[in-house]
Amino acid sequence: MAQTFTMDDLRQRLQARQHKMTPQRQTVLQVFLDHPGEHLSAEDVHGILRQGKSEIGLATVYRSLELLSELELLQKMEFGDGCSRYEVNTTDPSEHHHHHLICTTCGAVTEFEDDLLDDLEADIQQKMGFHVLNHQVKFYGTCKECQSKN
Amino acid sequence: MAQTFTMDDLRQRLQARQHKMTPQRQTVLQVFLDHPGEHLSAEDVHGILRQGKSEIGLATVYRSLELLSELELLQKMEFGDGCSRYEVNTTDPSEHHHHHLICTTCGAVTEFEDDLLDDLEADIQQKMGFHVLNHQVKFYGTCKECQSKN
DNA sequence: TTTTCTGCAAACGATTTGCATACAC
DNA sequence: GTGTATGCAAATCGTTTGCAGAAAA
Repeated sequence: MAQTFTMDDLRQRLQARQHKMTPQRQTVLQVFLDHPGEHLSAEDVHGILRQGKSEIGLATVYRSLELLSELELLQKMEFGDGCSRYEVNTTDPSEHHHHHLICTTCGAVTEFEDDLLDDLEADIQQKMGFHVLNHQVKFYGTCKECQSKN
Repeated sequence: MAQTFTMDDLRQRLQARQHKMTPQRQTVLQVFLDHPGEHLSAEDVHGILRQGKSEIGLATVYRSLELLSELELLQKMEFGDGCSRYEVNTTDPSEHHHHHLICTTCGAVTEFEDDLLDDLEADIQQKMGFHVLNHQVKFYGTCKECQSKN
């Protein structure tokens, strides 16, 4: 089951670092809880919050995204479209290994679950003495839809 | 054996797209041939060329890097340090699968050869109907040296 | 009441672009 | 000659920062 974070997780992690719980930080996290599986940029989040009634400064969005990433509630990633994007850092270990399939024709980003990389990480540990904490895997190619259009 | 590109490959691929062979494009490619295994940014390339006798504008470096990537002589990548980096797109299939190990402590980027991903790509093709053309794999963690320092 | 946070606007750094000139073909 | 490429400087765009006022603890 996809299990995710609560505002209480946020509160606890903020306290542990002597940061304050603020409405802005809560609403930024909430945006991600409301948009599972999406890869939102700072501008995206800002736009979504503005469309709702929440007033928030863009700089605050940037600062919140960075903080939430440090608290490991979000994960930062780059898809090469010129801006950083974020997604909820799921707490479910079975979802740990989801990779991104990026269609170079239409730009769609979909996900793919896999656990093959556990072996690979063990291999890296053994051969290189490198301790893997996290990884990012991106496959570039052509999605089903774009293939059938040609 | 690591086999790489020649200036003749460059000439051919430029002609195929009705682009012109210029000294600037040659020297940019040459920088990468002279620095195998490095991940150079536009500023890096510009600096290296300036240190040699070659005068070249930074904008031209950017334009050349993009063109060389389109010609699949270079590969563009992001390591999250705020700028795009490039490396030679080796022609050797056995080197196709080299992943990047990024130490989050000292920032060192090393490489790791592997062919496990062939299976994974086949799996993606079959289950998702997504045709994989390329991939980028980054492992974040702590390198051997940084581990022993703690 | 003390410290951290927010919002704004200005600063920033990487990358792109417009345009006149120079060069490859 | 013709069309593409270059170099420069200005423009752009995502992101960061300084600072005064606002809010959490």
